[in-house]
Amino acid sequence: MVKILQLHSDFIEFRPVEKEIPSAEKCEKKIQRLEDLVVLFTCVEEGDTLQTGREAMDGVKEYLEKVKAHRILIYPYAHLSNKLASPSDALKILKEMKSYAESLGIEVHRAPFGWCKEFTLSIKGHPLAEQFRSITPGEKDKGEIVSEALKAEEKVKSYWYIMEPDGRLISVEEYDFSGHENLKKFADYEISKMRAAQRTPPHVDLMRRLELVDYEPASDPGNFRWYPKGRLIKSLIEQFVTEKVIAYGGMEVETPIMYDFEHPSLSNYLHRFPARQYILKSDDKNFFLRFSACFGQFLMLHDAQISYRQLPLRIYELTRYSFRREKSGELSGLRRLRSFTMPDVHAICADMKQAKEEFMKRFRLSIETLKGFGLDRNDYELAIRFTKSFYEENKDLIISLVKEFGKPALVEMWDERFFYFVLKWEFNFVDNLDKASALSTDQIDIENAKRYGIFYIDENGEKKVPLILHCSPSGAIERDLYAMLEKAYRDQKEGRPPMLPLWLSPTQVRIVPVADRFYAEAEKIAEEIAKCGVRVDWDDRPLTMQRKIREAEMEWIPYIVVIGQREVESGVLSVRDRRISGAGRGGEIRKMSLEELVSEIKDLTRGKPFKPLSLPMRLSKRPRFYG
RNA sequence: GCCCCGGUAGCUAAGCCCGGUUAUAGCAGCGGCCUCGUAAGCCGCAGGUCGCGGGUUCAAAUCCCGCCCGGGGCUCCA
Repeated sequence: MVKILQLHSDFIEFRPVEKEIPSAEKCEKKIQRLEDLVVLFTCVEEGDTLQTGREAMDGVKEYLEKVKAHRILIYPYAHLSNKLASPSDALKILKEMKSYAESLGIEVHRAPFGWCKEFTLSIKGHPLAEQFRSITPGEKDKGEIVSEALKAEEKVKSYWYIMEPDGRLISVEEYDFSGHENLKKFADYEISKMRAAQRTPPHVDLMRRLELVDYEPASDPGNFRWYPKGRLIKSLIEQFVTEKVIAYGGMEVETPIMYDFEHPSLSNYLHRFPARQYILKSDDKNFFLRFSACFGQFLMLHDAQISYRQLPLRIYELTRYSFRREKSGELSGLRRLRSFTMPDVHAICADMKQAKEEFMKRFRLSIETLKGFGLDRNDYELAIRFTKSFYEENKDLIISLVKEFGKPALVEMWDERFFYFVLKWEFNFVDNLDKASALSTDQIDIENAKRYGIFYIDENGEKKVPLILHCSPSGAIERDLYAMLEKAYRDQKEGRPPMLPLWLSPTQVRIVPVADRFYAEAEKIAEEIAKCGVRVDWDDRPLTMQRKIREAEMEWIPYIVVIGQREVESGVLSVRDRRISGAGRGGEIRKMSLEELVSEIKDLTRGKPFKPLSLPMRLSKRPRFYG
């Protein structure tokens, strides 16, 4: 049967390299480029006839009408079959396909037959863009669509389970989710994909209203601008994660954000995914923007001399930025971006035993990191994915992850390995639209050390290929903020005051003078608090006190201190604590000294980084960035 | 990428279906009054390429076509 992998493409470039068979067609060894076309990787098998070829083209014609394309490239591609037709028959049929297609009014190009060729291809993203067809002699094309066949591999089968902390594995269909509603939502999202109501994600309104982050229409979609308050928060999170990873043993490095497309270690890997990078042209070279820190770190480790004594070896970079050219339709606020900041820490491990120990350490590191954002185990769900054979040999590791987590986890088991890793876990946050996204993750990679030529020398002086663990203890920083904002929104909906963790609140204390004759006193108090390393500002605008309190509440400020006659006389502060009297609760006003207030804040933010807010301390001096 | 919804002042929206004076509000901004005790004080002023480009028409925010941006869905996620 004639087999055709048909790919609706933005462009293809190909160049004949050398003849593979004596009967190869004549042609020039020049690069050819075609744009906006359907590429037909075509393979002719034993028993195919000219008629089979024509029938195949009838199917192609139909397809072209559907996707509104009119140009095709017939590209002989022997790799789709193991019972090829003879070269002379195949060539005859391919030529017939061309002339028949031309008679149907299609613009037809044909790549030379019998050559080893190289090509670069950019595939369009729509659901019909990638299809596989086979046309059996004497039978009309039934329009059979075996999508996903791009990989020329059968899609791996996934089996879904829930694993209990005691290690019991229960199939998802039979699992009783009561008491685990969030896990149910997550499992549904992963397995079936449910529809969400059509609305803007709550965190998007919040990120703008709080003047943290915003879209930047002048950039590519999914690239954001950060206002001063947002930049402060992001910077604090970055610093926090970095400190955590360094304490764990990560060596912080920095690597380039762009790489040569043709670099030998990278190219074969990349050519499998040509559509998902940003591509940058400089002179006649093509560069891609990194989508993780893997390249830079692996290239660095390739050149390093590593002894077994130094293992496990941890290397870390906070990527500002990583780039992924996600399809436009799947971008969403801070949840899915095209450029994002992600901590990426790799561990080089001597063997599986060492890898397992390291894996558990990093699992705990990730839990600790998320805790810093006020996210505990009730706020996210664990997913573990592995191959069947890995599970059978390493049940103990998988079970101890779930046990450590202390809640049932979603399990995806593959019958064979398809990716470069054998085991992967993620913490997934489920948002107010019931969408799930991964935060922390770690993987055991058994492939890339070899691909990048990373070795260590063992105790016998022999070169050994290590295992590599890939971990992001927090996931993308932007996504952490997304999770915090979505959680705050949920708090608000359920009657709790929405707020950010104290250490991340841009303003921790707001001083509100009752009238302008108390401005001097307010400023003095603000300056005293600022000296103690607390982010404080004061409201010197000509507004009523009620109005100032309202606005401070809408900014989610944790402590609001009102200064008037009473405070000046007594020296005792009246503190409106958001947790008890804020967010419309109208509760008690706390009476405390300045020292008590400062030391409470210091206690509550212990162990977390501090940075001053870069905005002026007087509100009247601040521009409004949004709204 | 495809399908659906949206884009009107800095922000949030009305007007659009059914074309016709000077495009309408609220908030924010600016000016003034008010000097206030824990979630919105009062008055005034200014503010507009109606997302961009083209077309239809005597006349377009309004109708048609193309594009850009946002949201949702499909699909995908190394």
